[in-house]
Amino acid sequence: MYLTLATTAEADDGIVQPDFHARGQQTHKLYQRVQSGRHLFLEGDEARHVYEVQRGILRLARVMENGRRQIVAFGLPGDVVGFPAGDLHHTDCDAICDTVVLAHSRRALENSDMDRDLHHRLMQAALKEICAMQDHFMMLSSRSAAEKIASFLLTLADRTGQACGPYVSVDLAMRRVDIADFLGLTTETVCRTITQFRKDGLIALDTAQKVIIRDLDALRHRAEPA
Amino acid sequence: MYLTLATTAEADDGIVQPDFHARGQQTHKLYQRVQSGRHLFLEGDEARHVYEVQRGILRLARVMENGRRQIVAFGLPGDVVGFPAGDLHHTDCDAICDTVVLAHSRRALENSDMDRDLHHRLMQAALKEICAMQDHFMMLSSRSAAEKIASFLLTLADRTGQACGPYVSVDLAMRRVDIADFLGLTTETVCRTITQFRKDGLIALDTAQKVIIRDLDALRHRAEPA
DNA sequence: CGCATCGTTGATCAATTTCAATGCCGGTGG
DNA sequence: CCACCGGCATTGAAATTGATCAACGATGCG
Repeated sequence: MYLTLATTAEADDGIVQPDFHARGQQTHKLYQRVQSGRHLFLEGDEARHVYEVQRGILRLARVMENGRRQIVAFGLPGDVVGFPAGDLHHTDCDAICDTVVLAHSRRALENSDMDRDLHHRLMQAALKEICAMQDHFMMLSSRSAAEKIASFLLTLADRTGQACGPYVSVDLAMRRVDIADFLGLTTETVCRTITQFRKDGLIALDTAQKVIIRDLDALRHRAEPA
Repeated sequence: MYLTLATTAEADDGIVQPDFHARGQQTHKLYQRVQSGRHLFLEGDEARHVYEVQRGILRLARVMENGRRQIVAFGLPGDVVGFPAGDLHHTDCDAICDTVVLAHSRRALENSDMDRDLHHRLMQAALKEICAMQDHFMMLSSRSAAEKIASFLLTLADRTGQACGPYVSVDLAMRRVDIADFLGLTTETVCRTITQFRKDGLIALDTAQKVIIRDLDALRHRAEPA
């Protein structure tokens, strides 16, 4: 169905960079390359690490037996993903483009003994994640497709947008079907809505993956109910 | 719109029970009654505590300027709610029935010095919360209303259901509009779907708030896409 | 008893899903 | 070099679903 020939990232060449904490306690920072399509972990895997995204984008998804999929989050640079519940991961995680993560031992999250700063930072990241998921709820609960897509584009622009003359350029690295599964829509509806935004002059598409936001205010207006 | 004459719980008679931790460090456990309709905190309030639900049900909601509301979570007994992002609460929280919470200082969450066990327990609760929100996503992303409601009833049955002869009895303490705002539906659709389940013999309604699940397997089947 | 709030049901309508076809592009192999 | 193929994106037309608007019933409370 959405099968991306997933091979594990374990096979990748990880860049190990042992690092010594200020207090002199050794922590292991494992920089890891994840090629596009490779997965970092799958639902049910034992959670050994949490991952701080450095570059690229991760995709966190839950898949039901019947094949339906919900994108739980996109892991953008700066995000920490892979928070465990119990000992296991509860989502699949793969890279939608070449990605670099910094792997932190799960113990660093659960135990403050090793590295107090890191522990605190990871915990704050978990709390931020809760807040981000609440934002995601607001997007999902929007009644209309246009509101969802507009909100999504704005969030993405805010997180990863590049100034582009007077406009903002956004890289839509994820596939349409990913956006659809993130927002609870179908691929077709995502396409049509984006097309409509284009026809209305709110955005321009260079390629399908390259969006130029031409009228930020108008787009913000579309993100709100009529 | 959904104005429940909200008066603050601060006015309530809290039951203060100072408690001494095993290690001899003093922690303050503040048992607090929250009457139905009273709020514990509002979005934007400074987050001083996180709350462990002992009895009753809390309602966590985000409200947009335009009045639309998303129920972010229901706080059932055993849940910890009110995880802050930054220094502030990012949801409103009120009780949908008389509720008792145990308030923990936010410092207990962020700092392990005071009480290591408590700190760890609260952090695990935050991680569990992330997982629960992912479950909520699956519910929201269901394409059909029947799937959402069936999933919701099953989750509630799992958390709070009472064996009732061969059946399971569930207390739907929340209003229909709460369920609707939780699942991204309208009140009318919630009603109609529940009625349909009743007509199909999956459930029986004693009162509007009292559901008897008569055919658990059939209900599970409805929670999946056709 | 009357009012207010909540729950239920009905009819209509707009929106999205669904099904189907076509276009687009990069990669691959002859 | 070019034709073909596969995956993804886009567009069209039809069908379905849930939202909306409206009315009515039930329940609890002063």
